Amino acid sequence: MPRVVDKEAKKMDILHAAMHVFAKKGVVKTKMIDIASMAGVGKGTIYEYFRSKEEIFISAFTYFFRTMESMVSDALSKENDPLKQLELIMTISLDVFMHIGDEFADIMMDFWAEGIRNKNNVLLDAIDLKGLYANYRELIQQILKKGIKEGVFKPMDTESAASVLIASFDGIMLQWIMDRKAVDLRKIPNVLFDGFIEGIRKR
Amino acid sequence: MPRVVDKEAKKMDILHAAMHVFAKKGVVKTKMIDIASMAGVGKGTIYEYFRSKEEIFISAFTYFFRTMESMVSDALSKENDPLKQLELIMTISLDVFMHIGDEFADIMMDFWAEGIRNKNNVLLDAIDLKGLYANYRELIQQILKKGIKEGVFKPMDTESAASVLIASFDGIMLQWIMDRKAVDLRKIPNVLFDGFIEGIRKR
Amino acid sequence: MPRVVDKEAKKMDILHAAMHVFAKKGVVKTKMIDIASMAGVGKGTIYEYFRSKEEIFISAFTYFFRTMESMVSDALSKENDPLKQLELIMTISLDVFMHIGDEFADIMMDFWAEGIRNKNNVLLDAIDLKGLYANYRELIQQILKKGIKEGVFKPMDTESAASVLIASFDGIMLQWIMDRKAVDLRKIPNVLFDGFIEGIRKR
Amino acid sequence: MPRVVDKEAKKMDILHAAMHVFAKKGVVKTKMIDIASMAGVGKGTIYEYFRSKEEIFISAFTYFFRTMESMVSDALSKENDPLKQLELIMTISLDVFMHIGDEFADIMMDFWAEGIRNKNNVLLDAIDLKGLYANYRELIQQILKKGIKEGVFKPMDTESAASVLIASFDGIMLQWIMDRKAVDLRKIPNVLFDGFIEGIRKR
DNA sequence: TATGAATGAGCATTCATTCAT
DNA sequence: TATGAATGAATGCTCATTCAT
Repeated sequence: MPRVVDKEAKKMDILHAAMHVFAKKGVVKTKMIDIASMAGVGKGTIYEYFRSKEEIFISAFTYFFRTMESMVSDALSKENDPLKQLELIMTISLDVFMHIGDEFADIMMDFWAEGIRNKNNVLLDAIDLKGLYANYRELIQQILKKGIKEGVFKPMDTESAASVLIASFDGIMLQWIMDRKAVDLRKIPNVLFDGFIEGIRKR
Repeated sequence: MPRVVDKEAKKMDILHAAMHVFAKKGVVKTKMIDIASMAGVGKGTIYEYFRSKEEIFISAFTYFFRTMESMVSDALSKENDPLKQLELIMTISLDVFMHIGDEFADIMMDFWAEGIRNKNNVLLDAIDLKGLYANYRELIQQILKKGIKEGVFKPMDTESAASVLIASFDGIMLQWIMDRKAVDLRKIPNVLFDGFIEGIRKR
Repeated sequence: MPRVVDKEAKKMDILHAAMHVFAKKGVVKTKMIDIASMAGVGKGTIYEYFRSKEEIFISAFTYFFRTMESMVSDALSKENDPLKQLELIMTISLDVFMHIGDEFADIMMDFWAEGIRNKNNVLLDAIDLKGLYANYRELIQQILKKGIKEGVFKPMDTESAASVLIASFDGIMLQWIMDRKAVDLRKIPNVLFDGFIEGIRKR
Repeated sequence: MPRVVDKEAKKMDILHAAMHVFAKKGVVKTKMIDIASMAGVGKGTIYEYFRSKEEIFISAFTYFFRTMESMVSDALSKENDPLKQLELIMTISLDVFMHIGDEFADIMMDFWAEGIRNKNNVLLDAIDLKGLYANYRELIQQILKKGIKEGVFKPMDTESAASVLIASFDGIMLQWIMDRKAVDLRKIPNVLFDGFIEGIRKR
């Protein structure tokens, strides 16, 4: 079925083109014609592959987070030490961001913004940012609980701690997106560990 | 002899109405007529007080951050212990957020999004999110440095640590905005302290 | 009745202010607030003296042509020679134009444009440009006929000749309005006489 | 594979529709929807062919004067006698006007009005009425000078005379536009000649 | 009487989507 | 299947006019 492969490939081409333009101009300011030009197809052609601009956005959103999720879980499965797992999550997520960095990071804002705006929108449950974060928190909570059971971590409110860990990461991304020079992403994992894991208080 | 009006007060009324609608629908999807309805005035009246929709947005942005900044610096000036100061910043910022909470917090996403999207826009330097964050990082860095000098904190990369502290806070807000039930804001200060200050690693 | 005089005077003040602004910006681009500012009164005050912007325009129009008409007929009544009368009409009209010149001449375009646009508009018969010109042609035709009877002018199609004489004048004004430097208005009466009256053909 | 259209032809269709409406209602009062209706297309379609209402106006303006200019210069090139050339210019210009007459003549007022209103507007130099008239005056001046050299015309101030000749024509048009019945355009060339060329004074 | 605050009809323009070819 | 010509709903903003004071 070579035709099917072709269709799928072209759809991905358009999706990638869309993500490029989304990242550069923001979702709202991106026009269908921009996406068409970037993809090197006609305006009408896009509608052979996507029902609407919104569907393109949702696809981009989903694609982005699926990629990140699968990379993280792949890496985690090869490691058993809770401390190392925590470190892995941070390192890999940062890697993904730095890799797609100057290209796609800005799009995160629109993902967040739309995800939040749609948080009560049942129709757009394709953008289930809430659920995605719940999963992510659950994953980290499991690691923390395991670490506590194994005596690696102190007893703690694992739910809140998971939130804070994810928060640290998201917040760092936020600052980096705002001002690339303000944050040195390569230093962050160390700081998070020397800080969060060991504590910054002297004793 | 014409109608006597407190123009300043009415401007604030319209601004608050605008913030309500911005928070509910997002800045882009908010129409001037929505703001007018919410403020209980005619469409044209808005333009007696603001030059454009963009000016309303910038005013909202400025109003929001000025309020937060002044509350934080007021509180800090009454406290000298670096550890306490750090705690104060977190507590007060959280308070502000919880206070304006269900009302205005959602608007943060648009502030972030617009601030970021305009990061290279000289004309919109009224929205200097980059600068605001730089100030904020500097403030926290000073506290950390003072704490290190006073022997309260371990030596550390204060710049990155400041970023991470702010990040934790912003990231928590992000999760809370997405899903009010997912994060219990009242627990966060403790977790941040038991975590970040003391470290989560058992020893 | 001093109040009546006051009202009338203020109405004229506003009318003059309006004509100034009309001349400078064109009727369509002139805003009521511009007229109010120029007249040094409040926006609402204008409506105490004029029913609408349109009424101001019609008043300006009428005022302008009444002034010109009365000046011309005053002058004509003191002269009996058809040749001199023709010359007088040209000279006086030019004088009026040069006098109000840089100030009001541009407004002629709007008078013409609106007068023409309203040529089939029964309601706006206040702007009876058609009638004004018919009168004007009639006046000149009488002079020509008198001149023919007195043997000063050749026999001719006086109706068309009257049109052409008025046309020469209007057309010159048109060019002068377009480009002040392109036409030397002081030379025109001579040229019109050395030309039109005597003919440009050598013999 | 999309709809095949002669874009140039359709653009002219829209332009002609626009000129019709401009002529009937005046440029300012003409709405884009009026043009669209007259052209039998959707409002948006106009913007596929013209960038703005202003561009349509400029196109109409240019189209109109280009047509007239080329007709005049075509005719002149076939004639060498200055007297005949002068007559030709009048006759042809009148022909053009009578031809487009009831249809488009009214639009001249807006051409004049806009051309004048924009006389200091650098951006709208597409509407260089001043320049157009300068060219026209120059053309006629050359004919007059040639006529004088050849002994056909008396010595005269050729510059002013050229102005007056053009003026006669424009002014006649003006009256005709105002009141079709007031001027018999077919008689005008004769009158202009029996008058302007030979002089109306008896001797 | 004088004022300017309030108003909303009106309009140029944009752009996602449709559909004839 | 691919295209872009055609479309009109949607919206920010202007400004003549009204009217409470």
